[in-house]
Amino acid sequence: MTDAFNLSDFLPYRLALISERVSRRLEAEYAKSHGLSVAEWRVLVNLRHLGKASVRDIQVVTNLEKSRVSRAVGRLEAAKLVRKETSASDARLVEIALSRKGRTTLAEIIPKATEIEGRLLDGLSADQLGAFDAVVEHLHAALDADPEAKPRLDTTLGAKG
Amino acid sequence: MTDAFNLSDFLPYRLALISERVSRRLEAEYAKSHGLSVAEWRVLVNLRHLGKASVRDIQVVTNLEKSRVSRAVGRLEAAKLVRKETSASDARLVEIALSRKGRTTLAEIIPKATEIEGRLLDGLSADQLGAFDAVVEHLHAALDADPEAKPRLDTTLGAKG
DNA sequence: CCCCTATCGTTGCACCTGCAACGAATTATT
DNA sequence: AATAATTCGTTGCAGGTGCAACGATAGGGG
Repeated sequence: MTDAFNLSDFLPYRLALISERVSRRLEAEYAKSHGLSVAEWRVLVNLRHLGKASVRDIQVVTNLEKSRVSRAVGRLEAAKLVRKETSASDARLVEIALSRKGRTTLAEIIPKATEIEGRLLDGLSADQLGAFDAVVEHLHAALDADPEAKPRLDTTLGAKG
Repeated sequence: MTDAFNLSDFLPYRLALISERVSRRLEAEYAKSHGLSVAEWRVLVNLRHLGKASVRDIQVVTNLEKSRVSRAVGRLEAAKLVRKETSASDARLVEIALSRKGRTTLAEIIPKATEIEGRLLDGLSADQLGAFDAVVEHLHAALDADPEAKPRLDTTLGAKG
């Protein structure tokens, strides 16, 4: 067992490798054009649908640590891509919303991101994609069942279950 | 196009999510028992096969930045899990090798890692796994063909080929 | 033998991150 | 109404990372 262990075949390693590689390819795109990090990109994209959102809202949807969201929002605000103000109804909350500049920035980046994704997926059959999705979901399910694993926040399929 | 964009379905996001979740689960295991980071773990595992290796050797096999390897090795040396000495034949090179303690540490961790991986994969059919592998390889190939993407170092299938 | 170039590993720097602790604000309890 | 418990977002801190620059060493060409 121990002697046969090979990192190249090890699932966590393979996932990390392909994920990082894809991520870097994408980051090269929107970092170069607009200086965005992954965290900022995730926040920005989700704000499109959310309208006004709190840090907590964003945290759930983006699967990012709340301090990471807080700082990403801070940077986005400094870059004038989002506006941030304290909620009138609950002073603990912050209302974050896209600025016009943020919207135009997204309008530039999203097509590029979609195109890159398209190139990556080009040539894969529906069956392959379906199988891939099934495996990923299986992994998530296995982690959900593991008390040692951190729970996933947003399944986009109903948080309550 | 732009309006339909949904992060939850975006491949890079999904990859990052599952990869990070798996990675954290694993890290919880070997960080708790031996205080190892991902980088250190990768270095350690590869040293099992390499015997004596230089930083560059490790860099290729682990797909880690050379400074990251250098620092991981430094930490491993401080923890007495590896020995490090300058090569006699080429003073630029460093010869890194597992210590006895490093070997016993690996002997403890690898079974746990394998077990966790087993639980993650348990219940998946050979067909599903094959399809998954095919998709991952397809993604790598697509990135290989993309001049903007960073080349992959170790394919374990012949670097020159 | 000397210079020029390439390789190797380390390090300074700026940045990002996770975690825990914190203050402010709200809600629940009595 | 007063106090306790909870929620929200920020921040201090320690640590990891990528990148570029660097010193040291080795090899190649004249």
